[in-house]
Amino acid sequence: MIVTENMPPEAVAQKLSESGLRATPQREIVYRSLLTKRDHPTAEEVFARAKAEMPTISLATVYNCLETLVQCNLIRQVNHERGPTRYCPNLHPHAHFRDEQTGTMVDIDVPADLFERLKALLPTGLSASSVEITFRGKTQP
Amino acid sequence: MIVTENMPPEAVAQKLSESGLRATPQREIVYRSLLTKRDHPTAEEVFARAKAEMPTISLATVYNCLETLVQCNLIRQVNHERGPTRYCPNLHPHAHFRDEQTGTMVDIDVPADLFERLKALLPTGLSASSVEITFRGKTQP
DNA sequence: AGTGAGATTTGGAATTAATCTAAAGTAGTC
DNA sequence: GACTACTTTAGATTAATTCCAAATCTCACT
Ligand SMILES: [Mn+2]
Ligand SMILES: [Mn+2]
Ligand SMILES: [Zn+2]
Ligand SMILES: [Zn+2]
Repeated sequence: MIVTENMPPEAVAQKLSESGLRATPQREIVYRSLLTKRDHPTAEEVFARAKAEMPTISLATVYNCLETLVQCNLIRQVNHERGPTRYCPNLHPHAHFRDEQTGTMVDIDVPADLFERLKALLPTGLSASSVEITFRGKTQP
Repeated sequence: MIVTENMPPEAVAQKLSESGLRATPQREIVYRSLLTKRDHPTAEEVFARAKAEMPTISLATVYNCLETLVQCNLIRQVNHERGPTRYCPNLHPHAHFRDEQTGTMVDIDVPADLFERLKALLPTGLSASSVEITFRGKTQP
């Protein structure tokens, strides 16, 4: 099964158990916190959102859940320079634009053929399993 | 002056003083350590190389010198996921390929028109000052 | 329903890369 | 030769993340 769309909330349980993992409340809350506000929150920001729904959740658990969801291909990690890792539930191949002033990060659609052209730049002997494209700049005032 | 080529070693002193900075032995050694072996070393690796030439140099100084050289546009920082920052003396616009097994990073030339096509993907209101392209994958065995 | 095995969560300690701090060293200027 | 600003240095500190070991939970099986 090739994932082409964000999981509907109820499919998360299935995707997890496909990987032999349990659909715990913590994992579902963490995943929903990414879906409901599709910015690219850091683990700390996810922690804050998750605590609103489950005040007893711990930061370690948020890190564990995020890692689990990444492993199951339900979400992606996004890094920019040395900033804290951010998390993205958009599974389409896409690029990121980061506003230098605010630090906010938005998705940029990239046509598949552009990804192909990029991969075609690699000399023989190198094969890419992924390509990351990140823009840095400013948003119109 | 638009920088299009790596500085020849003697031009570094000039570029530094243009910025009102001194061309110290530490700064020149750090810069040369990037030129002589054009992998993309981490600060720790630069430190090791620099110590071979100047056993008294400190890690803090290596960090300071690298930051200074970045500020002067003599070198670039390159990040990949959460790994330590790497440094690159290649000032041409280019992409990076990182071998997942070994962690080594090599430069990939990217034609200017591809960078242009990428920038053209941005919706109006967003303007990019830089674009980063990073491939992750494996090198033929 | 009760038990046991394994998975999961949790708080706190540990790690790592990088930055900060403040003292000591250097170099160009008067 | 003293003044000054710049630079280097060792060590302390920070920030994000990972590790750890104990507590909790879940599920399968009796
Ligand atoms: Mn979609
Ligand atoms: Mn060249
Ligand atoms: Zn995204
Ligand atoms: Zn490079």
